[in-house]
Amino acid sequence: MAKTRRELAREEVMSQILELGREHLAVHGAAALSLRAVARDLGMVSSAVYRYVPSRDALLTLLIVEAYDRLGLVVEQAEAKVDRADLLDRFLVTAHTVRTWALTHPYEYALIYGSPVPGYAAPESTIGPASRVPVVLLGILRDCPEPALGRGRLDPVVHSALAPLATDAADGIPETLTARGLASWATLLGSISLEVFGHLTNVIASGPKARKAFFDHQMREVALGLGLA
Amino acid sequence: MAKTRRELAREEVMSQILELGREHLAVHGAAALSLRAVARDLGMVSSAVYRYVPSRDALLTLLIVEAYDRLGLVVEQAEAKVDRADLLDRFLVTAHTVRTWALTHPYEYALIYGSPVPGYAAPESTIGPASRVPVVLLGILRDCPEPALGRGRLDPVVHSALAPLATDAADGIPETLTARGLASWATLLGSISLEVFGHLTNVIASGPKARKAFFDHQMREVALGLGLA
DNA sequence: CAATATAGAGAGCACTGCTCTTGAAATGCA
DNA sequence: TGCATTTCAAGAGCAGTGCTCTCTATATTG
Repeated sequence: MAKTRRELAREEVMSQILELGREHLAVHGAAALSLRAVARDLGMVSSAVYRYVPSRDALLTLLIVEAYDRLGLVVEQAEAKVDRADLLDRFLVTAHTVRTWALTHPYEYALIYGSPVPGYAAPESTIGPASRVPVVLLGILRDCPEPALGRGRLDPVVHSALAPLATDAADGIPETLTARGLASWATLLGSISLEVFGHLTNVIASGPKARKAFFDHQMREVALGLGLA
Repeated sequence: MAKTRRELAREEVMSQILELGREHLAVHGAAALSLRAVARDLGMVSSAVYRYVPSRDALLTLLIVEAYDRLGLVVEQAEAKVDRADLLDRFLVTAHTVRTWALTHPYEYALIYGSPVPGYAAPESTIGPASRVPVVLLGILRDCPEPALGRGRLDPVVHSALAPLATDAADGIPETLTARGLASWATLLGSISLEVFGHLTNVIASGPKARKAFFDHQMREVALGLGLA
């Protein structure tokens, strides 16, 4: 599989484009991401980068995938280090890892969990990376010893609404628990979004310690509702 | 208080700018909101609108305030119609009203609860309108007959983290309940954001009926956790 | 070596936010 | 009422954007 000199150069330039794009995104935000600016930083003329990336939105999509993957990776690694039997800690570590990543990469977080980009249409390529964190959470639920919670039945309409998840990624998990897991995911993202997007001003004390302690408290309550204790 | 002809004209033009801005926002999204475009629709040259609005971001801020106010109004009106003693229904009506508004005004919703606009710094003028919905929710909590939940004590760090809210808008509500209320708010916004921003694909069946039923189920569980039953 | 495919440069179009200047109209004051 | 002042809208212009097209130098392939 000898790569020609041109192919190597192409890969090199491509990864530079992604790297510079990620930097611009991290520093100035998605709205300010300019193909011409990355071209300048690359020492290229703007029209040349169109040989590599078909449009600005396409570059943004690549960066979305990258963001999902980076977040997914750090979460997977952090959660894997926890004792498998300690369900509570597995959940808390997962939650805190997502939050910490969001606070240190606010623009990347906004890109994937905030408002979708204007001409957005989440392409196939994002669904895999996007589900890495949810998969970790479902893994925790799967290890639950099926307590009191597991036995209930869902309303038929709710049951069939949940079918796509229940028959796929959440296979083998009691559906009442799956539903609660989804609510927990909403609480997790909602809490982080409130904080990252500035909706906790005059609500929660602004110090990092206070913010973290409050988030921890919220997540412990969520874990309690999930039966992880 | 006789208004001069010029003052009247100014108010008229100003409200037209807001109206057209809101339309553009609703149709094409915040990223596509262009001062020049609203100037065109207004039959004006672009530089003329700068007599009324200092910048594009300023117009966006005005639209943010308007969006908060419109959402706040419909929620207040809907919740006010419910029997005061029926706490569960007051909560459910509030939640569903927010969700319905978000689904029918996705760009406005994204503007206020999605990623903040690039050069954003929530000005004083937004904090009042932004708190209308939370105030409605706190009103429901305030009418709770203080069940088992109300008596607990919070960890000191969590207690002081919660101080800004607890000593102001949530005055008179047991702090454990206030904390859970905030988590409920996060779940509410998180669930709606997941749906509006397209994160429920392949998770919850895509029909409006299924989506609504699932949201209703989630909110009933939240209400249960809040002790509204 | 010759034919082809590709990378990059350059010019150009239509659009954006925003500033500055210029002429016209409405206003306040004597 | 008549005049000075304030305000409005228009026009031109600057710097930036996404994107397309053409052209040349180079790398690859037959």
